Amino acid sequence: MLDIKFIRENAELIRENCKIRLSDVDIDRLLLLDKSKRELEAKIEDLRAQRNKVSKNKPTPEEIVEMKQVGAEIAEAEKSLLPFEEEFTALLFQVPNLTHKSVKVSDDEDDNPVVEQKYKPTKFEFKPLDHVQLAEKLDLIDFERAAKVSGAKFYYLKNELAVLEFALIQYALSVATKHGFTPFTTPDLAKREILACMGFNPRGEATQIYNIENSDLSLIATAEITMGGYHKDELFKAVELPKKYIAVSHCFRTEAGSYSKFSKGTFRVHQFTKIEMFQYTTPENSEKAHDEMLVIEKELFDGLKIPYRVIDHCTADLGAPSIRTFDLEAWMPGKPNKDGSMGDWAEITSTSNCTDYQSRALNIKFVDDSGKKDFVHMLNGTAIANSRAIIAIMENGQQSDGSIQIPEVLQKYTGFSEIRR
RNA sequence: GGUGAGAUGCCUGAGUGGUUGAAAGGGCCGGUCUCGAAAACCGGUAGCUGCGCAAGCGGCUCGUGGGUUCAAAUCCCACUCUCACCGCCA
Repeated sequence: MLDIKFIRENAELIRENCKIRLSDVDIDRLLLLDKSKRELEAKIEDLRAQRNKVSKNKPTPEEIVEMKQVGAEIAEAEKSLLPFEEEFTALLFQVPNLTHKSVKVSDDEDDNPVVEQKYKPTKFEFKPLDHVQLAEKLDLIDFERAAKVSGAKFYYLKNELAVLEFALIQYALSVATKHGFTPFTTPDLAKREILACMGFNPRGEATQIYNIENSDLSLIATAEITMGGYHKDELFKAVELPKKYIAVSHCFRTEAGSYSKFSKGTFRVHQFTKIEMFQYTTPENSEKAHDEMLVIEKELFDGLKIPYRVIDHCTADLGAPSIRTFDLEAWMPGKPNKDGSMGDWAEITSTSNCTDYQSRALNIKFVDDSGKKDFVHMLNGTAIANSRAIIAIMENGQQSDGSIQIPEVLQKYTGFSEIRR
């Protein structure tokens, strides 16, 4: 969330920012609630001060009667404050983060500038198959039985592909560790409160979040949630930063309202395994950290020899907590292009700088040498999302004889160099 | 899942209704002493927040949320977490 003081003092800027990010939060309403809330709070504080002063020493019977009255007034004022607070908080959490000055302003969520493309789409001497066809021929994924057991958009990986999942984890961990990231596995469930602080809305119609019935827990949509909550209510010394983490978790998404989007095979599923980078930095270093994570993402996919390009999210496509997001889009030969031909670029990783948007809600600060405190910056970046990485590996690695070539960097973890029947 | 004990400031730990936002010790910071250091001694040492240029004045915070009361760290209720033992289990 943003600082209400900042919103108050920069209302015009905030309104403009909401507009370019296609957010319809009612800032005027928010400011009105803020004003009413503060007035009521001031009143309550005055009444409390009055009562505290009298009650500090043993009051006379007359004073007790008087304070009873004051107590009733306090209770009444507190009661009238409640609805303001509730609506205020709900609105405040909806206000999106500020926007990095380099981000393209656009109202079209597909209008994301390509900022780097050094690879060309994979060329085939034959008609390539998509990963679903490949999986079927080579007996690598079972969608049918997954549907029987768990429903649509679930899958079993089997044979070499099940092994590949673990190879990807080890590969991602080894590369990130080399860059100073500390490896983690995390809980796959987290408290709703943490999700909300991280900018995920567990409620609402279009929520991506699975909630656990009769509990305050949700299935996490990404390890960003558990790694961001990790340092809740903590205070760092500036020299302790950055904290660089690489975390393995399962990710769960309802995919409510995503019917029109490309969803073949394992591209858009309810559950997948993801290895996620996360950083806590000082404000002055967050941009550098963001660049670093993008570099690592590129290194990972360079290593896998997957063609990719880098896009810079435009304002329409930016998630609320982020001021800037870069995606790696891998070439997927089996994904139909808009013009009807086969093969297209598709999102495979994503890295965001969320500045102090999450740390403010989670109360995560650092103190510098002069004793000054400030909120840390928090950033996340996909190392590898397995369900999508396997698509790219299968579709780009397929050979004319029907086999699939395994990227060399994975072979020491898989123990095999190709998948062949 | 059951039973019992517990949760207080940076740490240990006292505190069962009224100048207790909190004893004491430790740590840390400053000072005296010393060539310097240690020891000893003296002093200081919570966070968040509202108003204010400031000095300062207020509010909130003793696991969390409610309740009782003029007044709650202290009494009551619920929950969470920690520890021990039992049960179950990978």
